[in-house]
Parts: sequence; C-alpha cells; structure tokens
Amino acid sequence: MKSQALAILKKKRLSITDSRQKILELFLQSNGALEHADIEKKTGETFDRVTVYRTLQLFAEKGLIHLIPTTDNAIKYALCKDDCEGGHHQDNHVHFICDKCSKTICLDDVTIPSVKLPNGFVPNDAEMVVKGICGDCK
Amino acid sequence: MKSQALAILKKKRLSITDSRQKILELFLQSNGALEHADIEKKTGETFDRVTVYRTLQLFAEKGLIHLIPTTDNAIKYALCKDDCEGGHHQDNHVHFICDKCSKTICLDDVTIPSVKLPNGFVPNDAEMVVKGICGDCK
DNA sequence: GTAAATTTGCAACAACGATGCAAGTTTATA
DNA sequence: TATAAACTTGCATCGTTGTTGCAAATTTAC
Repeated sequence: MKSQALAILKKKRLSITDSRQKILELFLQSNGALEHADIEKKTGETFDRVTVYRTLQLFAEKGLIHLIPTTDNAIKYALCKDDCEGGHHQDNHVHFICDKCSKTICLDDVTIPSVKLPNGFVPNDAEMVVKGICGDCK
Repeated sequence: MKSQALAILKKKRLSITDSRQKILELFLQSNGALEHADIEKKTGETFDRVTVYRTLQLFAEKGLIHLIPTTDNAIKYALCKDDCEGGHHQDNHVHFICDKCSKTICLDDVTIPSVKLPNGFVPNDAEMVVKGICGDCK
C-alpha cells in the first residue's frame, strides 16, 4: 500500500512528502469517497487543515481523485481508477450513496447512460448519483 | 405572478409574509436554479440572511423547491413543477448546467434513465446532472 | 380587536475554505 | 554528498456559509 502510493506520486511527478503519501494511502485503503473531515479524523492531528485542503486540490488537479456531486454541501472526493489525465477525467461511472451507512461508493462498472436533451442543448459531461442500500448494508 | 405566489403559499398553508412571497416570486420568474447568494442579490438588502436561509429550508421541506446536487459546494434550489408532496419529491428529471452562462436548468421532460446496479445494491432515488451548452448560449 | 402562534432580525457561533508569508523539506545540480 | 533552487508546510488571518437562541414584530385565528 505504502509503495503503491509512492509509485503513483512518482508517476505523476509530485514531490514525495509525508502528507501526500498518507492521504493517498487513505484513499487506496478506502473503497468509498472521502471528504476533508474524514481525512482530518483519520490522520489524527498530524497535518494542518490547510495542508489537507491543498493536497486534495492538488490530487484533483492531477487527476488522482475526482469530485462527487452531492446535495449536502460537502466536497467529496474519490480515487480515480484509471488514468485520468490531469483535469479531464474519464470517470463516467455512477456513484452510489448508501442511505444506511451513508458511504459513497464508485460503481466503476456502471456507466452513465446518455439521455436525449431538448433541442439546442449540447452535452459535454454527465454525473449520476444513485441513492439506496448498498451491498454491505442489505 | 404575485397572485400565483400567494396562491401557492395558501395552498401549502404557510403564513403569508413578505419574504416568502418575494422569494417565491423570484423562483417563479427564474427559469433556472437559485442559490442563497442569488436571492440575497435579487432582493437587495430587504431581508435578513437568516430569513432567507429559513425560507429556503421551509420551501424545501414543504416540497415547493428541491435541491440540486453540485460539485462546487453551493446549495442550489429549483422550483418543483408538479405537486411534490413535502419531503418526497417526484422530480426525477435531469438537471443541466451550462458551461457558458453557468445557469442551472431543470429539464422537466427528460427523465433519469434507470441503470443496472451490481448485486446487492437496491436503488431508491437517483440524480443526474448534465453539463454542456444550453439552448440560449448556443 | 385581541390573544396565541408564528416569523423575523439580531447577536453570536461554528465549520469550511482561501491566501500571504516565513520556515522547513525535497529535489536537482554539480 | 553538499549546496542552491524549487517546492511544501504550518501559522496567522480573513471571508463566506450556514446554524441557533432569543426578544420583538407580524400574522393568524377566534
């Protein structure tokens, strides 16, 4: 796990620092999405709030993680599975939020279906979030 | 417009107050979604910040407006077209965010398609947001 | 018209997130 | 491997967003 994080950071040509390794490991270990608060909790008080924010932004810019839209206003991030090149993600998969455990899970194998838009509308990107009960909670 | 707002408030058995009428009118006039900041701007300094927050919460509870998921952390609301009964909305329509004018529009006629979930996952509700260029900006 | 119920505005507070800057690390170079 | 340059961190500070408690004002119901 440790070496995996390291390898990813190297591949993306980012400086190797404690915070980046630890935070990336957290994402590798978790099968769901994380938000800033989760990371603060799980790293204890190791890193400054600001460092966590900046690390998340950096990872998002570099395509290591992607944002998930929610109706509560909390910024949720999840690991990008495949090689999303910085900025433009190819993560057109559905996200699932469990009503019980409230975990957010990437359904990497479920592709977002395309829809027919009204005249004059040109699609560019789509997001889809399904809520319900997840496999673990059933 | 004024009378329409009034009628809706009456129908939902809410007290008739200035703030509620004005804010509801704003939604009736706008064809897109509004967030708290928009409403503050458009009402000038008429109402207290807190009043606006509480009015939006109330409207959402009573099913007058619904939340729209976004990746930036701003809570966006849009009018419910049909009679969503308090809390449980039947607004399973697609939302569109324009990359140019950055308006958020309800595509009331575009229904969210259902997707096949992995084993053990039970869906309950779905949200879909499409980004691109809207009819006005093309 | 009046009392009860509701709503408003104010003050205060907490969480989230951003920025500037000095001190500390990491990387690249020789 | 020592050193300089480049980058990252933590701190202080600030602004925005959203919430809560409470007294004063408004709306509703009688």
